[in-house]
This record gives sequence, C-alpha cells and structure tokens, in this order.
Amino acid sequence: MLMNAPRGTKDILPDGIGQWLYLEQKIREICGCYGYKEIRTPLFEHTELFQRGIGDTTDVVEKEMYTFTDRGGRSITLRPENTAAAVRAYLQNKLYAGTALTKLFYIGSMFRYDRPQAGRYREFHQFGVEALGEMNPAVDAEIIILAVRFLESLGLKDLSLSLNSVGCPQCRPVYRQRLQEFFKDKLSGLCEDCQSRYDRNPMRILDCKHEQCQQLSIGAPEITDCLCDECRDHFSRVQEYLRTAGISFQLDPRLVRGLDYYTKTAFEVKYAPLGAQSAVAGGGRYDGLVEEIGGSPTPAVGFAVGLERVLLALEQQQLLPALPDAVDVFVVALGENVQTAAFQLLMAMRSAGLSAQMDFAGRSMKAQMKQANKANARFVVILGEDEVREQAATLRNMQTSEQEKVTMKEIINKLCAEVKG
RNA sequence: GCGGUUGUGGUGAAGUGGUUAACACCCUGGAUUGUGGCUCCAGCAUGCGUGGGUUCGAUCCCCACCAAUCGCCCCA
Repeated sequence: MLMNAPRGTKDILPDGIGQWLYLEQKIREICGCYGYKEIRTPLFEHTELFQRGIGDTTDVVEKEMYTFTDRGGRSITLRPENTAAAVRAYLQNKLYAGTALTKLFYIGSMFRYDRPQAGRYREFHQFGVEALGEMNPAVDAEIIILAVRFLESLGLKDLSLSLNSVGCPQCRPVYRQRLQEFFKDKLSGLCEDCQSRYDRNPMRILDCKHEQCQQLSIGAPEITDCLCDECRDHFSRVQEYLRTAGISFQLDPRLVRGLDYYTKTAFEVKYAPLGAQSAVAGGGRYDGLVEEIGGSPTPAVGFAVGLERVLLALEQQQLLPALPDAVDVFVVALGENVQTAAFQLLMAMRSAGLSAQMDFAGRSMKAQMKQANKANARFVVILGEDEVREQAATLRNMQTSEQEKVTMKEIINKLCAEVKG
C-alpha cells in the first residue's frame, strides 16, 4: 500500500520519459504550425465549473469526479477534462480581447474515477485544442484536420474518422421528441439504462451496446434528418472543407458525445487495433458552453486526444523512436589519491559541454571499465597515480580500443574535437 | 458499480501440506601486479501480495481485503 501508487495511476520512469517528450514535441510542432498557443490551467477547479460545464447528468459528473472539500470548505474537483477550465481561463483573463478568434492548446493530466483497463487510467493525459470565437465551419474543419494530421504525423495508419452533427438548441429538441415517439412503445424492451436514458437523453439509446437496444433502434429517426437549416448548412460545409483537405471520414448518425456541451459538429477518431478503448481523439463544437459558464455567447470548437492510448498504439506499431543514450566520456580513477583530480577533470569536461560520468564507489579498474562499457561511453579517460604525477591521462577509444597518453592541457580540446567530429 | 484471469527475489518464471524455494536473466565480486564487450567461477528470496482461518505444521487448502490485468458501463 505504502509503496504502491494509487490505483489507476502510473509512474513515468526514466526509461519511458523519452516517449512523452517525443509526443509533446510533436504536439508543440503541429500546434505552432496551426497557430495554437499553449495554456496551462490548474489541475483542480471549483466543482461547480464542471457540473455546469460538462452537464449534471453525464457519467463524468455523476460518478467519475474526484471531488473533495478543501480546508476552506470549498468543493473542489480534480479536472476530468480541460475544456471547461480552458473556457474559464479564457473568460477570467479576457483572452477574447483584441482578437476575434482565440486558439489554445494544452497538454496535461486529467482525473476520472473509473475502473482502470487497457487504455484507461484514473490519471491520464490529454492533449487538446480549443478555438474560441468563430462559428465558421472552416474552424471545425481546421480542428479536425489538426487532430488527424497529428496522429498521422506519428506514423499511425488506418485511423477512422467518424463525423456527425448533434444539432443545436433549435433543432435538438425536435429530434429528441421524434426519438421519444419512436421508442415510446418499445420502452419495455430496452435495457435498464436506456429506460432512464429515454427521459434524460434519448440520443444515448442509439449507441447503447446491448443487442436488444441495437435491434430496437433499427429504423430510428436520425438527427441529420431533423437538423435546422443553419445546422444542416454548417454540417455540409464542414464536410466540404474536409474533402477539400483530402481527409476521409464516415458519417455516423449515432455518434453522440458523452458531454452535454456539444452542439453541431461532433467527431471521433478511432484506432481499431487498440481493442475496447479504441477512441483516440474526440471533440466537436460547443457553442453554448461559454455562455453557460457566464460569458457572452461565443461559438467554439475543440477536441482532446488521449495520450496513453496514442502511446499504446505507437507501441503496438513499433513507431516509437528509440534513442540510445550514450555518454561521451567515462572517467576511470585508480585509487583514492586520484579521486580529487578525477573529479576535477570530470567537472571540467562537463563545463566544456561533454557528457561525462564516473564511478564514485571506488571500485576496481575492471569494474569501472565494465561500467563505462555499460554506459555506452565513446571514450574512457584513465587516471592513475602515474598520470597525475605527469599531468596527463590515458585516453581510450572504446570502439577501436586504441589508446594514447595525452597531457591534461590538451585532453579536453582533443575530446571535444573527437566527439564533435 | 459489476464480471473473468492473475499475484513466488530487481526481472522472467518452476515448485511442494513437513529438513537447504529449481532454472534463466540482471546485478555484485573474482579468473597473477592498472583495462570493457566473449567465456568460466562465486555470491544474490529467514521469503512465496496483505490479514485472518483450517492443521501438529502452509508459499501451497479456505475466507476477506488489496493490487495487476482484461472486459461491461462510459469515455481520451
């Protein structure tokens, strides 16, 4: 217990950090390219922000939040996603001032209390993008393209992009009513969950995985048939832009995002080989959220990518670049009397920009040589009492096994020349 | 919240109701005086997830808990 990280959390160890740095670098690269600026918001927020933003009846808010009362009696929640917080920061800091369109991205930990399984953790990492202030469907497209291109840039193939429109406050109620009419006499055949969904959010019945519910929902009206003129037009223009960009997608009238704030465009990128948790990215437009949180009506679009899932996929496909870590020089010191001189030399090498290591345990030469070998050292500098007396050291090339005596004065220059050449 | 599988050293793992818990890797030391990668030798779990119970006796049997893992719900 004491020695175990809490359930659903993981340490990222030195051996694994390279993957994360690589991912983050790719993220910053593409976001810079598309003109999105990084933002970092607190890991926790007032509980109310998520209740209002995400929606009281969503699973995330109902059963997955890490909520606690702080010492001041405030209800605080570890962020389960970053869109609501980004919008909060956008409003609080008036990021809308001076521009029509604010483009943000973030990378960070999110927290959801859920049973861990492949590709799902209680603390997990998302990369996400938000574009606030523009209703033009070109922005929807830009966002989707960014998500797809990002994943492609990592080498992933066979991604599938699903696209839908979930309507707006004008047309969604119409659809909702039509759905309820459709399911009215089928209600008793639906699973328990769906029976309660019938009242709360009938659209969710459509993507229920129960056989029965699937069967019963055959022939159900589709949202795309009920869209108002504005939503219909918006949707078709998004598709146009995507086609123009050469992005392939499938329309999925049953795609319903789990968070209440979505309007119009909803999309999801799947990577099938991942198994049960194959959704790698998801997002859409959320024109009502800014107002919900207390700002003036502001159209917005965004998405989030699950980084653990991406990493899982990259691992499966062996797409992670392996960076062999080598060290330029390993200093071998023979005997206590030369420790100080060796230490001095080590520091001088580092000051010169060389990567240098040495053994501090006072071990035998053989042991130190083994260590140098294991550390992948290109050169070994041997310092014994003779050398110190002569103000020199033995320089050994570990690849060729050639070695020569070099004076203290020239050794660093020589090494620098060798390493850089 | 529900279900399946699993839980032996740093790692991968064999194993038994009863003196010394295989084997491999890793690691550490050594194979004539200051030289690595190959080879050889030696060392390396008073302990078998935790807590109870059964028993003369349990790592091996039973129960609970915890954790890992996969799935359901939902999501990234």
